[in-house]
Amino acid sequence: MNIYDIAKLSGVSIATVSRVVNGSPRVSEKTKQKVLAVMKENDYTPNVFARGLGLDSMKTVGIICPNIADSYMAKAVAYLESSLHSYGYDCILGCSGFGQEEKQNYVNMLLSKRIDTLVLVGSTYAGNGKDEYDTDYIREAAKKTPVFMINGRVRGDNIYCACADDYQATYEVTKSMIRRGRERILFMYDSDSFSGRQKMKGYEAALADAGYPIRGELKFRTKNDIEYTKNLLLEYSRTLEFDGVLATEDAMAIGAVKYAKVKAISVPEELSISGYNDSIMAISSEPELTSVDSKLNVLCKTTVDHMISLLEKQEEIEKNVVVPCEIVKRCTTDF
Amino acid sequence: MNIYDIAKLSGVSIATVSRVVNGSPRVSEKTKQKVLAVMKENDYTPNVFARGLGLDSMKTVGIICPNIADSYMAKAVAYLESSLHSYGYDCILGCSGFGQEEKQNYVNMLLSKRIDTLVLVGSTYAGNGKDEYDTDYIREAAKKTPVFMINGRVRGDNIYCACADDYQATYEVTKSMIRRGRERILFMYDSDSFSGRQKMKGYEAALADAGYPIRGELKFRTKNDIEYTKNLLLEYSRTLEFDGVLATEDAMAIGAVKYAKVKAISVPEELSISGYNDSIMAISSEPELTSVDSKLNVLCKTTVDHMISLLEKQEEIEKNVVVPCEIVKRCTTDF
DNA sequence: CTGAAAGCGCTAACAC
DNA sequence: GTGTTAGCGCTTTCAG
Repeated sequence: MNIYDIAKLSGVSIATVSRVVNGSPRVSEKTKQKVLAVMKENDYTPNVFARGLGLDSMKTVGIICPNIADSYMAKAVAYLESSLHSYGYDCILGCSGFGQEEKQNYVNMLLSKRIDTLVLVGSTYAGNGKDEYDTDYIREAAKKTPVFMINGRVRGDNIYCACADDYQATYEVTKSMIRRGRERILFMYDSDSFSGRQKMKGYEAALADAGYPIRGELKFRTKNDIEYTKNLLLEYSRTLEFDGVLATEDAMAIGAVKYAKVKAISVPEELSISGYNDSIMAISSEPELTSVDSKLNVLCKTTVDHMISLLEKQEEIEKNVVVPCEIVKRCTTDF
Repeated sequence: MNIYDIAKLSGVSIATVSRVVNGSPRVSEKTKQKVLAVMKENDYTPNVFARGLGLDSMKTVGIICPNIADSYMAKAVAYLESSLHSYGYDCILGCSGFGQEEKQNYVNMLLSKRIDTLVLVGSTYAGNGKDEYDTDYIREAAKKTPVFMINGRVRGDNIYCACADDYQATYEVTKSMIRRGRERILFMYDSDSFSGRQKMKGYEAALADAGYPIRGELKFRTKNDIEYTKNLLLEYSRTLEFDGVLATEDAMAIGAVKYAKVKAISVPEELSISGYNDSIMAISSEPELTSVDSKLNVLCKTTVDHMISLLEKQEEIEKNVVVPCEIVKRCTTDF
């Protein structure tokens, strides 16, 4: 059942059917109703390929994240999908993992699908900060379609970034721990991503402002994994002393809680622990964790709004948006 | 840059270029290399729309789930995407929510995108069991494209289902609690979905087999939410007595843990609690929860394998696959 | 092994 | 208001 069939059955030309389908005003009410009736009767759906061929657009946005099973990414994709859907856009999803080559492959693949725009979710796409070349593929992509980054910053034409103010967040959590008398705060991180670097800077700044030394051994590199973190802490516990833990992911913070449990260290009395992203883990834990809400919903909403302005109204939009985080205080840092 | 440009630059016809692109063997090695070189040089990508128009397929599968922010769905989508990607398929993702009308809309929308097949993730798409009409839209969709259900059962041509054996899982957890001397086991659930019904039947069967009565007041309807469940339990705690909790979602089980904490009931000594889906919550909690691993990865893997058999080899495939669950025992039921 | 040409279903410019 | 027609870029017979 195609446009020709509908035209024949309605006794009009395909042009008229096309007009009806696209809601053109230049059709008489009568013919319009007639065509609509025939369409409904025959359960007609326009062929998106044919349409796409002509318009070179399919109202589709490509979303790439490293791993949708991660609750942060999942939340982001949930927001993006639902709000894009309300604007009539579909989402093609790609989970690229963290490898440089895979990321590039995914970007190229989605680009070849003639997506209207590309969204990259997660700090990992912003490179490790050492090498500008790491992000060349994004600039390359941006020549073909606008690129939107969620929580990553990459410079270049046609690239738009929305980031949480991770610097400020870790600055404040650290300061708050210091205010409560913590002197050796462990900073737990797992990558050199853009946001990872911001978080570390915030931590360092707060220490510096308080006149505390920045100790290399308190920068604790681990994985975003409960068990791994717990075991690593246990392993280092003979030599490493700390009375506060600033985790850059909730799972690491939970690892610290589990560690404390094994060592019979009371949280938060003897050890303050704060998490990040305010995930379900933070409230599943006992005690419940203070955690940074990185305002992902705001980031995503802003991104989609900007995207629509750009795509449909050709408006100028901000290149870099920064959204403040909210520190959700539970018992583990304040007591 | 289209096929004509490449043809011209290579000094061949578009047919030859097309053959090269599609890996046809009827091209001389020499021309093939020539064309390949020109393609690479000009960074040529075939237009998917034009190709789709002719072939009426875009190697794309539609995935619908109620909410990708839910960790169970997210995990499923992660598995599906990665394994479909390895077969060269892309994923269009839709998050439909739980409303009947939204579900139908999403299905129709994806169908109109000429997806090669549709995957429905989650028990909610199997209806509430009362009304066959609820699932008519799925049978309707199946007339146009094969439909695969993850953890839901719907009868009909061209519909293929893969389910976890939830009945057996709750049967065994219940039995295990009974064996440990629990006499009043609270069954917590939140919906009349297909899997919800299976779970309840397993619970009832285990009670019956042990010669215990099935008490209506121990079938506790709540929401898949920690705080809500905790508060509901507190509210009913004056009248409701129980020494075991069989939750059909991890969040409910965590709610029970939080409730026990408020009431100073020791877990698992005084109260056994088991969760479901073996999510990150189960191990974030203190104590860590026994939980049912519903083998989502196996479900998804099987589904994709079958899908490929059907789509690419036209093979007959099983209509209903049932995968046994694994009960991951932690301290909360065994002690 | 290669080329010419007929669609695939739709949109939009152009006539009437 | 409505119809005619020329593409959009590719695949696929059918000839050679």
